[in-house]
Amino acid sequence: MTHRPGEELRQQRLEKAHQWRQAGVNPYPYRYERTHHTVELQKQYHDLAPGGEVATTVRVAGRIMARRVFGKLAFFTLRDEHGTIQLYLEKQRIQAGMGEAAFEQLKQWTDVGDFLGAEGTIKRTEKGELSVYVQRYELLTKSLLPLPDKWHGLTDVEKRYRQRYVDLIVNPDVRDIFRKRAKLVQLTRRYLDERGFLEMETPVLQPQAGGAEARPFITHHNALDMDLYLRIATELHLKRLVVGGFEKVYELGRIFRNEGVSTRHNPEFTSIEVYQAYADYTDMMQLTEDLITTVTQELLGTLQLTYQGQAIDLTPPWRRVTMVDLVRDKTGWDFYKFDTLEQGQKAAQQCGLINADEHDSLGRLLNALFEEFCEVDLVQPTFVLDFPVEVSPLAKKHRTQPGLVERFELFIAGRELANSFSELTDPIDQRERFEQQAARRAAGDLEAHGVDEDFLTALEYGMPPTGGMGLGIDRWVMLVTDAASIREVIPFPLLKPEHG
RNA sequence: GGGUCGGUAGCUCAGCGGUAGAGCACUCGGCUUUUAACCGAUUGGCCCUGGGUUCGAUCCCCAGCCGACCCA
Repeated sequence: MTHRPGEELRQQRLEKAHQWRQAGVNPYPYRYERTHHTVELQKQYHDLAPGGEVATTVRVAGRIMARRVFGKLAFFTLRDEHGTIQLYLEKQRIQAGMGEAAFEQLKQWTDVGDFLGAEGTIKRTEKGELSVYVQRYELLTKSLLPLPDKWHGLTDVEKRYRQRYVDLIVNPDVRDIFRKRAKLVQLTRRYLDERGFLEMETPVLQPQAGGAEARPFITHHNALDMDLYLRIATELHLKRLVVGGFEKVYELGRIFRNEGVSTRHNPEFTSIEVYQAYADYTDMMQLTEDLITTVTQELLGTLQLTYQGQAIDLTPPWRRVTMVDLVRDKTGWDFYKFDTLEQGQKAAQQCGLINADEHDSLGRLLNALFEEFCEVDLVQPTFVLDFPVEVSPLAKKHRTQPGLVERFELFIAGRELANSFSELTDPIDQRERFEQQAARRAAGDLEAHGVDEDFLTALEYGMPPTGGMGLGIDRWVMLVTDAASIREVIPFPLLKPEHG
């Protein structure tokens, strides 16, 4: 009956659980009253000298991470969420506290991986290890499966993601990443809350997905018998709230995009979008810079980062440069210089842009040249300003530059981290933009917007001038944790099922 | 989607056309100052899946599955 690999090891532990039961001990009890976390004890008795003892009784609980067992003495390393402490388990003392069988049961029927509660006094051993000198213990959970090698740990990336719980048990760095992630999200919320922004929750399930250029996931509502889309952005609903009179709103939440997986893309990821009435994209630049530097400083205590071996300095103010200037300086291709699309295509081709003739406007050419040649250079934080109108259907036209919109993207470490506009508030202009998108969609562009009539209606009631900004939380976490892959900062990244 | 690399014991990894290997873990014995405890003895395998080539395939070939990285 052992088709499962490792079944023998599991059976041994099942047998031990059985033995506990036979001895009248429930191997899965209900609670344990502890008096201290291990870090508290480590801190409190930091100065206790080797050999020193303190008579105070303490109770700790955690997972057994190592066992060093002798004939009449054992040392366990017990770990709770933030630290470890050694259990000093002496036969004589445990027998005195619990009875004749207790020490042998502990030796025979516990394993690395089990949860244990222990009560005892404090003692620093001769070798200098702070320990709980145990009088009584309680098995809190019998673990049935063996943990990975205590020295090499779990390194197989596939197993780490598939069984993240094991990864977390064994690899402390992984726990740190998710602590930092939680803290970053918390600090971000606090930053915005303190400045009067209201956190909103808009629909995930939508009859029509909009607010970004991306393919949505489709799902189905049975009772209503209708297809619904998972949101690809929170933008259009947050703007409806601005129409409704909320002047500062944000939403921090999950977004779903039906696209490939890579070190920078997971089909579901977390974004934050912020909207502020009576503001434009220059205000949003200020906000973005201040938000990121404030939170990062609080999180890491510094603005000097190392990301994948490159030094990154987040000290403000950050560089601001237009897309037109970047492309001209890098490639010589000057957006303002061309009279016809053909001229632009030919010049772009000469700059080395492949398939230049597939881009059907000077604006899209500009964007393509930027993405192809300029993004990778933007290691230090850089606001890239003023995007072509063709690739920015939700942004207000630039107040002075024809063909462009008031939009920026923030780049750090060669990657887009944030995206922001002076939001388009003119309903007639917005309708035209949607219709241009719809035409592209009809021509086969699956990432193009449809026309969102209800959003247009909202704009017709009137939306104040508004600045909006969206920021990729996962990429920000990658940056502050020096993670090479987005999967490292997502607890349970999407993987295909193991067998077909 | 294309390319490269990988999948062997619970974990980390060797191996090679001819009975499947190590370290750690596990099990058993010994041990009251260990912290990768130690000493001794064992146990543990659909070598990712399916086809082929071959007297014989974990190994070579083909196809697939899953993953990593790079590219689009």
